[in-house]
Amino acid sequence: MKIGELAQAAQCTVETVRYYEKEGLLSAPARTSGNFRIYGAEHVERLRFIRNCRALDMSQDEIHTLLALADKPAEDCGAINAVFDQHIAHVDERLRELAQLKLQLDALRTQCQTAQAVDDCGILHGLAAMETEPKQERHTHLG
Amino acid sequence: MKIGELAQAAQCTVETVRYYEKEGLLSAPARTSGNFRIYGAEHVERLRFIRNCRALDMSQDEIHTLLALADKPAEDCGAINAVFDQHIAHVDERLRELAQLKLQLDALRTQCQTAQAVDDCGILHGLAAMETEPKQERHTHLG
DNA sequence: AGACAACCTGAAGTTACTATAGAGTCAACC
DNA sequence: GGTTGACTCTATAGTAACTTCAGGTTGTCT
Repeated sequence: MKIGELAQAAQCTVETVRYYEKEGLLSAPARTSGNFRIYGAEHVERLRFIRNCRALDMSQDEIHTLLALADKPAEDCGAINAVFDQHIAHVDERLRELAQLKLQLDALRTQCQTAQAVDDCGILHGLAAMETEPKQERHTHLG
Repeated sequence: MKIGELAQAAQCTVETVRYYEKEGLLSAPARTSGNFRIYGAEHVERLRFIRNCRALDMSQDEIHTLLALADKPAEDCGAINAVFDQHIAHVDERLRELAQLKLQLDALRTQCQTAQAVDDCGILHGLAAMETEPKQERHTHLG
Protein backbone atom coordinates (compact mmCIF):
# COMPACT_ATOMS: atom_id res chain seq x y z
CA MET A 1 0.00 0.00 0.00
CA LYS A 2 1.04 3.61 -0.50
CA ILE A 3 1.48 6.23 2.14
CA GLY A 4 -2.03 7.68 1.93
CA GLU A 5 -3.56 4.30 2.56
CA LEU A 6 -1.26 3.63 5.50
CA ALA A 7 -2.07 7.01 7.00
CA GLN A 8 -5.77 6.32 6.76
CA ALA A 9 -5.35 2.88 8.33
CA ALA A 10 -3.72 4.55 11.34
CA GLN A 11 -5.91 7.64 11.40
CA CYS A 12 -3.16 10.12 10.84
CA THR A 13 -1.86 12.27 8.01
CA VAL A 14 0.75 11.38 5.41
CA GLU A 15 2.90 14.20 6.73
CA THR A 16 2.90 12.55 10.13
CA VAL A 17 4.00 9.25 8.59
CA ARG A 18 6.90 10.88 6.79
CA TYR A 19 7.74 12.74 9.98
CA TYR A 20 7.91 9.51 12.00
CA GLU A 21 10.20 8.04 9.38
CA LYS A 22 12.52 11.02 9.64
CA GLU A 23 12.47 10.71 13.44
CA GLY A 24 13.28 7.02 13.31
CA LEU A 25 10.05 5.73 14.83
CA LEU A 26 9.12 4.11 11.54
CA SER A 27 11.77 2.46 9.41
CA ALA A 28 12.21 3.57 5.82
CA PRO A 29 10.15 1.29 3.56
CA ALA A 30 10.88 0.03 0.07
CA ARG A 31 10.13 2.31 -2.85
CA THR A 32 8.43 1.79 -6.17
CA SER A 33 10.28 2.54 -9.38
CA GLY A 34 8.57 5.92 -9.26
CA ASN A 35 10.03 6.56 -5.78
CA PHE A 36 6.77 6.10 -3.89
CA ARG A 37 6.97 4.51 -0.45
CA ILE A 38 5.32 1.08 -0.23
CA TYR A 39 4.14 -0.42 3.05
CA GLY A 40 2.87 -3.74 4.33
CA ALA A 41 0.76 -4.98 7.23
CA GLU A 42 3.71 -4.78 9.63
CA HIS A 43 3.95 -1.06 9.01
CA VAL A 44 0.27 -0.61 9.76
CA GLU A 45 0.73 -2.43 13.04
CA ARG A 46 3.75 -0.37 14.02
CA LEU A 47 2.17 2.94 13.09
CA ARG A 48 -1.03 2.12 14.93
CA PHE A 49 1.03 1.22 17.97
CA ILE A 50 2.71 4.60 17.79
CA ARG A 51 -0.55 6.47 17.33
CA ASN A 52 -2.10 4.58 20.25
CA CYS A 53 0.80 5.60 22.46
CA ARG A 54 0.41 9.20 21.33
CA ALA A 55 -3.30 9.03 22.06
CA LEU A 56 -2.22 8.20 25.61
CA ASP A 57 -0.03 11.32 25.53
CA MET A 58 3.28 9.51 25.61
CA SER A 59 6.24 11.45 24.32
CA GLN A 60 8.22 10.46 21.27
CA ASP A 61 11.03 9.58 23.61
CA GLU A 62 8.87 7.21 25.62
CA ILE A 63 7.52 5.63 22.46
CA HIS A 64 11.02 5.24 21.08
CA THR A 65 12.08 3.45 24.24
CA LEU A 66 8.99 1.26 24.18
CA LEU A 67 9.55 0.26 20.55
CA ALA A 68 13.17 -0.58 21.21
CA LEU A 69 12.12 -2.80 24.12
CA ALA A 70 9.34 -4.41 22.11
CA ASP A 71 11.91 -5.38 19.50
CA LYS A 72 13.65 -7.67 22.00
CA PRO A 73 10.87 -10.22 22.48
CA ALA A 74 12.95 -12.64 24.56
CA GLU A 75 13.85 -10.28 27.38
CA ASP A 76 11.59 -9.67 30.33
CA CYS A 77 9.18 -6.80 30.24
CA GLY A 78 10.13 -5.13 33.50
CA ALA A 79 11.59 -2.21 31.61
CA ILE A 80 8.38 -1.79 29.67
CA ASN A 81 6.36 -1.69 32.86
CA ALA A 82 8.77 0.89 34.22
CA VAL A 83 8.32 3.21 31.22
CA PHE A 84 4.60 2.80 31.50
CA ASP A 85 4.54 3.46 35.23
CA GLN A 86 6.60 6.57 34.76
CA HIS A 87 4.19 7.81 32.15
CA ILE A 88 1.28 7.23 34.51
CA ALA A 89 3.21 9.21 37.10
CA HIS A 90 3.52 12.05 34.58
CA VAL A 91 -0.21 12.08 34.03
CA ASP A 92 -0.83 11.98 37.78
CA GLU A 93 1.49 14.91 38.34
CA ARG A 94 -0.12 17.00 35.66
CA LEU A 95 -3.57 16.14 37.01
CA ARG A 96 -2.54 17.37 40.43
CA GLU A 97 -1.06 20.55 38.97
CA LEU A 98 -4.18 21.33 37.00
CA ALA A 99 -6.46 20.62 39.95
CA GLN A 100 -4.40 23.07 41.99
CA LEU A 101 -4.60 25.66 39.20
CA LYS A 102 -8.33 25.20 39.01
CA LEU A 103 -8.67 26.04 42.69
CA GLN A 104 -6.69 29.23 42.24
CA LEU A 105 -8.63 30.19 39.13
CA ASP A 106 -11.99 29.60 40.77
CA ALA A 107 -10.95 31.66 43.78
CA LEU A 108 -9.87 34.49 41.52
CA ARG A 109 -13.07 34.27 39.53
CA THR A 110 -15.19 35.05 42.58
CA GLN A 111 -13.39 38.39 42.92
CA CYS A 112 -15.35 39.90 40.06
CA GLN A 113 -19.01 39.02 39.63
CA THR A 114 -20.30 41.87 37.52
CA ALA A 115 -19.04 43.92 34.63
CA GLN A 116 -17.61 47.06 36.20
CA ALA A 117 -14.80 49.52 35.51
CA VAL A 118 -11.55 47.82 34.57
CA ASP A 119 -9.84 49.76 37.32
CA ASP A 120 -11.99 48.02 39.92
CA CYS A 121 -11.96 44.55 38.41
CA GLY A 122 -11.31 42.04 41.16
CA ILE A 123 -9.76 39.54 38.79
CA LEU A 124 -7.20 42.04 37.57
CA HIS A 125 -6.39 43.10 41.13
CA GLY A 126 -6.14 39.50 42.14
CA LEU A 127 -3.74 38.72 39.30
CA ALA A 128 -1.59 41.68 40.27
CA ALA A 129 -1.62 40.78 43.96
CA MET A 130 -0.69 37.11 43.57
CA GLU A 131 2.55 36.01 45.03
CA THR A 132 4.97 35.51 42.20
CA GLU A 133 6.56 32.16 42.68
CA PRO A 134 9.56 30.80 40.86
CA LYS A 135 8.67 28.36 38.14
CA GLN A 136 8.77 24.93 39.72
CA GLU A 137 10.53 22.12 37.98
CA ARG A 138 8.41 19.97 35.76
CA HIS A 139 8.87 16.22 35.71
CA THR A 140 6.44 15.69 32.92
CA HIS A 141 6.32 16.46 29.23
CA LEU A 142 2.58 17.05 29.50
CA GLY A 143 1.92 20.72 29.05
CA MET B 1 17.26 48.73 38.26
CA LYS B 2 19.00 46.54 35.68
CA ILE B 3 17.59 43.46 34.02
CA GLY B 4 19.02 40.96 36.49
CA GLU B 5 17.39 42.71 39.40
CA LEU B 6 14.06 42.90 37.59
CA ALA B 7 14.22 39.22 36.73
CA GLN B 8 14.85 38.34 40.35
CA ALA B 9 11.97 40.52 41.49
CA ALA B 10 9.65 38.56 39.23
CA GLN B 11 11.25 35.17 39.74
CA CYS B 12 12.25 34.59 36.17
CA THR B 13 15.42 34.70 34.09
CA VAL B 14 16.90 37.66 32.25
CA GLU B 15 16.45 35.76 29.00
CA THR B 16 12.74 35.55 29.67
CA VAL B 17 12.59 39.31 30.26
CA ARG B 18 14.32 40.03 26.97
CA TYR B 19 12.04 37.51 25.28
CA TYR B 20 8.91 39.25 26.60
CA GLU B 21 10.23 42.54 25.31
CA LYS B 22 10.77 41.05 21.87
CA GLU B 23 7.25 39.60 21.97
CA GLY B 24 5.73 42.93 22.95
CA LEU B 25 4.45 41.88 26.38
CA LEU B 26 6.91 44.23 28.03
CA SER B 27 7.66 47.62 26.49
CA ALA B 28 11.26 48.50 25.66
CA PRO B 29 12.74 50.40 28.61
CA ALA B 30 15.23 53.25 28.62
CA ARG B 31 18.91 52.42 28.31
CA THR B 32 21.98 53.57 30.14
CA SER B 33 24.81 55.19 28.23
CA GLY B 34 26.41 51.75 28.15
CA ASN B 35 23.28 50.29 26.50
CA PHE B 36 22.01 48.46 29.58
CA ARG B 37 18.23 48.31 30.03
CA ILE B 38 16.96 50.21 33.07
CA TYR B 39 13.65 49.45 34.71
CA GLY B 40 11.35 51.00 37.32
CA ALA B 41 8.66 49.80 39.72
CA GLU B 42 6.04 49.83 36.97
CA HIS B 43 8.05 47.27 35.05
CA VAL B 44 8.23 45.02 38.08
CA GLU B 45 4.47 45.24 38.46
CA ARG B 46 3.87 44.44 34.81
CA LEU B 47 6.33 41.56 34.69
CA ARG B 48 4.95 40.05 37.87
CA PHE B 49 1.48 40.29 36.40
CA ILE B 50 2.69 38.40 33.34
CA ARG B 51 4.46 35.75 35.39
CA ASN B 52 1.39 35.30 37.58
CA CYS B 53 -0.72 34.73 34.49
CA ARG B 54 1.81 32.22 33.21
CA ALA B 55 1.79 30.47 36.57
CA LEU B 56 -1.93 29.99 35.92
CA ASP B 57 -0.99 28.49 32.55
CA MET B 58 -2.42 31.27 30.45
CA SER B 59 -1.03 31.57 26.95
CA GLN B 60 0.93 34.54 25.71
CA ASP B 61 -2.06 35.38 23.56
CA GLU B 62 -4.41 35.43 26.53
CA ILE B 63 -1.97 37.54 28.51
CA HIS B 64 -1.55 39.93 25.61
CA THR B 65 -5.31 40.40 25.44
CA LEU B 66 -5.55 40.85 29.20
CA LEU B 67 -2.80 43.48 29.22
CA ALA B 68 -4.42 45.40 26.38
CA LEU B 69 -7.71 45.41 28.26
CA ALA B 70 -6.05 46.40 31.52
CA ASP B 71 -4.58 49.43 29.76
CA LYS B 72 -8.06 50.85 29.20
CA PRO B 73 -9.02 51.50 32.83
CA ALA B 74 -12.25 53.34 32.05
CA GLU B 75 -13.99 50.58 30.13
CA ASP B 76 -15.97 47.83 31.77
CA CYS B 77 -14.28 44.60 32.61
CA GLY B 78 -16.71 42.23 30.91
CA ALA B 79 -14.09 41.36 28.30
CA ILE B 80 -11.58 40.55 31.01
CA ASN B 81 -14.03 38.22 32.69
CA ALA B 82 -14.65 36.56 29.33
CA VAL B 83 -10.95 35.88 28.74
CA PHE B 84 -10.67 34.53 32.22
CA ASP B 85 -13.74 32.31 31.89
CA GLN B 86 -12.44 30.92 28.65
CA HIS B 87 -9.15 30.08 30.27
CA ILE B 88 -10.94 28.29 33.08
CA ALA B 89 -12.81 26.35 30.40
CA HIS B 90 -9.46 25.36 28.88
CA VAL B 91 -8.26 24.04 32.20
CA ASP B 92 -11.52 22.17 32.73
CA GLU B 93 -11.29 20.55 29.34
CA ARG B 94 -7.72 19.45 29.89
CA LEU B 95 -8.62 18.08 33.32
CA ARG B 96 -11.36 15.98 31.77
CA GLU B 97 -9.03 14.74 29.05
CA LEU B 98 -6.35 13.73 31.51
CA ALA B 99 -8.85 12.02 33.81
CA GLN B 100 -10.03 9.99 30.82
CA LEU B 101 -6.44 9.12 29.92
CA LYS B 102 -5.75 8.05 33.45
CA LEU B 103 -8.62 5.56 33.30
CA GLN B 104 -7.26 4.04 30.11
CA LEU B 105 -3.73 3.90 31.48
CA ASP B 106 -4.81 2.26 34.72
CA ALA B 107 -6.82 -0.31 32.80
CA LEU B 108 -3.83 -1.11 30.62
CA ARG B 109 -1.56 -1.30 33.62
CA THR B 110 -3.55 -4.19 35.10
CA GLN B 111 -2.79 -6.25 31.98
CA CYS B 112 0.76 -6.92 33.12
CA GLN B 113 1.46 -7.53 36.78
CA THR B 114 4.76 -9.33 36.72
CA ALA B 115 7.96 -9.13 34.74
CA GLN B 116 7.63 -11.77 32.06
CA ALA B 117 8.73 -12.26 28.47
CA VAL B 118 8.26 -9.14 26.35
CA ASP B 119 6.31 -11.25 23.88
CA ASP B 120 3.67 -11.93 26.51
CA CYS B 121 3.54 -8.48 28.07
CA GLY B 122 -0.08 -7.51 28.52
CA ILE B 123 0.68 -3.81 28.31
CA LEU B 124 2.34 -4.20 24.94
CA HIS B 125 -0.52 -6.32 23.67
CA GLY B 126 -2.99 -3.84 25.02
CA LEU B 127 -1.23 -0.97 23.29
CA ALA B 128 -1.26 -2.87 20.02
CA ALA B 129 -4.91 -3.86 20.35
CA MET B 130 -6.28 -0.42 21.17
CA GLU B 131 -8.65 1.11 18.72
CA THR B 132 -6.78 3.77 16.84
CA GLU B 133 -8.92 6.86 16.90
CA PRO B 134 -8.43 10.00 14.87
CA LYS B 135 -6.86 12.81 16.82
CA GLN B 136 -9.71 14.87 18.20
CA GLU B 137 -9.63 18.62 17.96
CA ARG B 138 -8.18 20.48 20.88
CA HIS B 139 -9.77 23.68 22.12
CA THR B 140 -7.07 24.42 24.61
CA HIS B 141 -3.45 25.44 24.43
CA LEU B 142 -2.75 23.31 27.47
CA GLY B 143 -0.74 20.34 26.33
C1' DA C 1 45.97 46.66 34.25
C1' DG C 2 43.63 42.40 34.77
C1' DA C 3 39.95 39.53 36.38
C1' DC C 4 35.21 38.65 36.73
C1' DA C 5 30.22 39.26 36.85
C1' DA C 6 26.65 41.05 34.47
C1' DC C 7 25.12 42.81 30.29
C1' DC C 8 24.46 43.00 24.93
C1' DT C 9 22.76 40.86 20.12
C1' DG C 10 21.48 37.31 17.11
C1' DA C 11 20.77 32.68 15.98
C1' DA C 12 19.70 27.97 16.91
C1' DG C 13 17.52 24.27 19.71
C1' DT C 14 13.35 22.23 22.06
C1' DT C 15 8.34 19.00 20.91
C1' DA C 16 5.40 16.95 17.67
C1' DC C 17 3.83 18.07 14.23
C1' DT C 18 1.47 21.21 10.29
C1' DA C 19 1.81 23.92 6.24
C1' DT C 20 3.78 25.51 2.09
C1' DA C 21 6.28 25.52 -2.40
C1' DG C 22 7.53 23.43 -6.38
C1' DA C 23 8.16 19.26 -8.86
C1' DG C 24 7.35 14.36 -10.22
C1' DT C 25 4.13 9.97 -10.88
C1' DC C 26 0.24 7.55 -12.41
C1' DA C 27 -4.35 6.16 -14.05
C1' DA C 28 -8.12 7.60 -16.68
C1' DC C 29 -10.49 10.03 -20.20
C1' DC C 30 -10.90 12.32 -24.90
C1' DG D 1 -1.05 11.36 -27.69
C1' DG D 2 -2.39 14.98 -24.67
C1' DT D 3 -4.40 16.54 -20.52
C1' DT D 4 -6.69 16.53 -16.21
C1' DG D 5 -6.61 15.44 -11.38
C1' DA D 6 -5.32 12.84 -7.42
C1' DC D 7 -1.51 11.43 -5.22
C1' DT D 8 3.32 11.46 -4.15
C1' DC D 9 8.14 13.43 -3.57
C1' DT D 10 11.79 16.72 -1.10
C1' DA D 11 13.02 20.59 1.44
C1' DT D 12 11.96 24.43 4.22
C1' DA D 13 9.54 27.21 7.55
C1' DG D 14 6.19 27.91 11.13
C1' DT D 15 3.92 26.86 15.80
C1' DA D 16 4.54 28.09 21.81
C1' DA D 17 7.27 29.72 25.14
C1' DC D 18 10.97 29.84 26.12
C1' DT D 19 16.38 28.06 26.74
C1' DT D 20 20.97 27.78 25.22
C1' DC D 21 24.89 29.27 22.88
C1' DA D 22 28.46 32.04 20.64
C1' DG D 23 30.89 36.02 20.64
C1' DG D 24 31.39 40.57 22.16
C1' DT D 25 30.82 44.86 25.63
C1' DT D 26 30.37 47.31 30.20
C1' DG D 27 31.22 48.06 34.85
C1' DT D 28 33.39 47.15 39.22
C1' DC D 29 36.97 45.52 42.19
C1' DT D 30 41.71 44.85 43.44
